Amino acid sequence: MNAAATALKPRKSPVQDRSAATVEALHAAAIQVLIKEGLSRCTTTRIAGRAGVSIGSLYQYYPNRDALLAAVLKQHLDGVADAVEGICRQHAGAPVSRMAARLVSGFLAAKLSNPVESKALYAVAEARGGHVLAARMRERMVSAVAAMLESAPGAHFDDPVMTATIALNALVGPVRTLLESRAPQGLEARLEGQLILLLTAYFQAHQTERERTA
Amino acid sequence: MNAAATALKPRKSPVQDRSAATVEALHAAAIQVLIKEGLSRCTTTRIAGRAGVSIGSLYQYYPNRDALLAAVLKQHLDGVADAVEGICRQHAGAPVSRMAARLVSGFLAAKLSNPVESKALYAVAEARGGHVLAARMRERMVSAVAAMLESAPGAHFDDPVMTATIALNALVGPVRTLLESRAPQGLEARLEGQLILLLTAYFQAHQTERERTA
Amino acid sequence: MNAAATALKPRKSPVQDRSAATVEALHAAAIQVLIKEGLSRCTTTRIAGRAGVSIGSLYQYYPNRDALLAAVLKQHLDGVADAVEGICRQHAGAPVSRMAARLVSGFLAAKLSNPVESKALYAVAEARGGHVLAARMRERMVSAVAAMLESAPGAHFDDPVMTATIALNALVGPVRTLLESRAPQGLEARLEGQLILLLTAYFQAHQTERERTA
Amino acid sequence: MNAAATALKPRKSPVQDRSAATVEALHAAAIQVLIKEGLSRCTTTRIAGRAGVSIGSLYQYYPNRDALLAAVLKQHLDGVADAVEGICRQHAGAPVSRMAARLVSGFLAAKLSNPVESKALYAVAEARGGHVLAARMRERMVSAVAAMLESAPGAHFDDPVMTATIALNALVGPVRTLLESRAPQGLEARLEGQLILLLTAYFQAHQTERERTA
DNA sequence: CATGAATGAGTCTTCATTCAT
DNA sequence: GATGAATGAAGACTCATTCAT
Repeated sequence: MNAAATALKPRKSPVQDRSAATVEALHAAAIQVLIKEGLSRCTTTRIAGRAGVSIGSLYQYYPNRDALLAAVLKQHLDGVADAVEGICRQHAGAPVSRMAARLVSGFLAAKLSNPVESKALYAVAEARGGHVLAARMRERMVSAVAAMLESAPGAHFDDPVMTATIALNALVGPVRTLLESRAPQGLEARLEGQLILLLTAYFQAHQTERERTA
Repeated sequence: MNAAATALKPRKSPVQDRSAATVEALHAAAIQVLIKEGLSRCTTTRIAGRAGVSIGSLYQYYPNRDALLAAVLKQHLDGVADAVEGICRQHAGAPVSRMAARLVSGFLAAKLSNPVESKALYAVAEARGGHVLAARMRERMVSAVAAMLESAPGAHFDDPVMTATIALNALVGPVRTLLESRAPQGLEARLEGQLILLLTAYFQAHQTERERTA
Repeated sequence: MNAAATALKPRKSPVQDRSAATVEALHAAAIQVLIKEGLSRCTTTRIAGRAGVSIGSLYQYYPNRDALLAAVLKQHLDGVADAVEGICRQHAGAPVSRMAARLVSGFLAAKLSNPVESKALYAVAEARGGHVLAARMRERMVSAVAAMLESAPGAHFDDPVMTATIALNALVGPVRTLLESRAPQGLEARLEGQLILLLTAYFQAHQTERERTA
Repeated sequence: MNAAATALKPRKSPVQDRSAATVEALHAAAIQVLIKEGLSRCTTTRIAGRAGVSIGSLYQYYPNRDALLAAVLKQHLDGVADAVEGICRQHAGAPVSRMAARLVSGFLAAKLSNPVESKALYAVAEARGGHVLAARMRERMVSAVAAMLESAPGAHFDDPVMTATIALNALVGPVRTLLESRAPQGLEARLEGQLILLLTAYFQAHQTERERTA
């Protein structure tokens, strides 16, 4: 593990009970401050203050501000990736149209379950440490989706990883726009349907001839 | 125009040549500093220094740092939106497959012509002023694409704005991932083809029955 | 004993074995941290950590950080002073040239036996408590050397304390420069001979007429 | 010039008049704070405060606290080295006894002209950047003294640099002890005479046979 | 108009020390 | 006695912005 990676690791794991509480409070506070004040005003002082914890305690658990934000982001991204992986596992062998539908609705559900948090974390993902985490999560999800695609009956994907990458990122764009909520009104309502349509069409373009004419 | 909006407007128009040159130098310098140092170290002092201009002069042209960054972002986004609008105008009445192909290649060309700049500006777009500009640009492009779609022969779009929104944002995701260059190797090479496939499939899913069976 | 002096005393005497071991571990750890990190980063946390002792325990034995460092310094200085005193006792009545030679080699041996430690402790000696300790040790050594000088046959010292002070401090300067290791290459090798020459010449300048012409 | 060296260089040279005043005020303030509070309490805030200057201004001229202290130390050391060099130049060709006398009195005059400042700066010299400066100054002085020694009539020095190093450092020790003023009372009064005796004896130990018996 | 010196609020971070468990 | 979580004062340093020259 190189120095840069180490710098973002949490400093110590809570062994006593109150430690765990402190860490939890810090996480929650970080998200709240992020939402309320934005990344640039999401300072260690404010986070500690809102968590009802001294600034020193914050630094007992995280070596620096970025490490704390990275931890928060990681938690969020892990949740999303877990959801996607679960879906992919469940729908191995399903027809591509079902795959598309479940993938879309699962991803949306994960991202939109706490839209304010999701939105706020985009800023964190843009910071130096964030890119790495986001990339890592995308890798996990791409692998899962690619594996699912390969199991699809009547479809052949020359390069399932590529297809999965495109499909996943094609979801990310619209969702992000929606969350940043400058989206045209009504987008949310019909988003799911349209994204299912998008992915279904994309996946079916890979179907074998026999399947397509059936 | 409210106060917030006013605050981001450049202070005076470059009526004189010298002014125009200074503004241009500041823009270029801002991008360079942004690329080299990142948003948080992209300070007014550094920008002015690299532009060969005094700090005082910088503030002659922009009321504050955010206004300068917003102007730089706007320039970039306008370029992309112009490109997309041009393409949409040129391909009115074309078959949807051609529309998809041209839209993708035009958007990619605009974004990837200077990938380092494009990438660096994502950070600016994430800042408070940036969202507004990005949303405005997306609106322009969505309108253009929607108009183009409506002119497509043999296809009917119930809600062309929605379709355009989805299509455009479906491009944005993969391109962003590519630019943030945590993309799997080989993505770039095959990206264009895959995105054309994606949009073509999506657009064709809206074709009228007659066209589809033809 | 005034308050300041009290503050630097160890808190309790190591009557039990465990205590003695802990104190010893703390001393050793303090020196290691001092060497590795420098005085400003020689913190109580780090010392305790390296000693394998909890912070709380450290404060069982020392009322504050300075007291610990002072104890460490004192141990070192006592060692040097003991060595010098021993030599002075052994060479009472010897000719001044022998006194000079033994004094130099004894002092060098004491200081250079662990040069890294000696060097690191200069920083501690520079801190507020350190001056007092260093002065006290110098006094001890000066007394011993002065007594030795008075016993020299064929030499008369009007003010043996003064002579001893000069002689001792004349050793301290070159040794310090050597330890701070910015010394010109080759200094170390020939240092002992030169210092013996220096002190011998100085002592012999005090010889009685009879002895000198002999 | 490596990074470490750069880090201690002043940031910019004052071009306007008030700049020069600011820098001068900072130097003076640094010395005063150092004397009054000691190195560990000689903080940027306190220095700026005493200089009647904002903290920001301090950082316009020095990249960090150590650079400021290094500049102050350098000024002091340069003064001493200049004095010694001057003396060495003036007494080329003089008898070694005169060399010893002038060297001692010149060095003492330089160091004791502002004893409080001299004393306070020992702490700075102990800090990381200080060692380098002190070593550099010692080199300058050693070269000058060595050159002077080589010009002495009737004396031959096999290794004048070594002799100069020993001689100079033999002065440094007692002077330091005196300045740290834990020296036995009366030391100051008779110090000069004793140091002259010390160096004279040392230098004369190198005299050629003919000269010594003359 | 241009310049760049000065400002000082606001950041991050460290560390000696305490005290509940 | 031992532990280590919590504390918060204090330090170094940055940077947008102003304004006298």
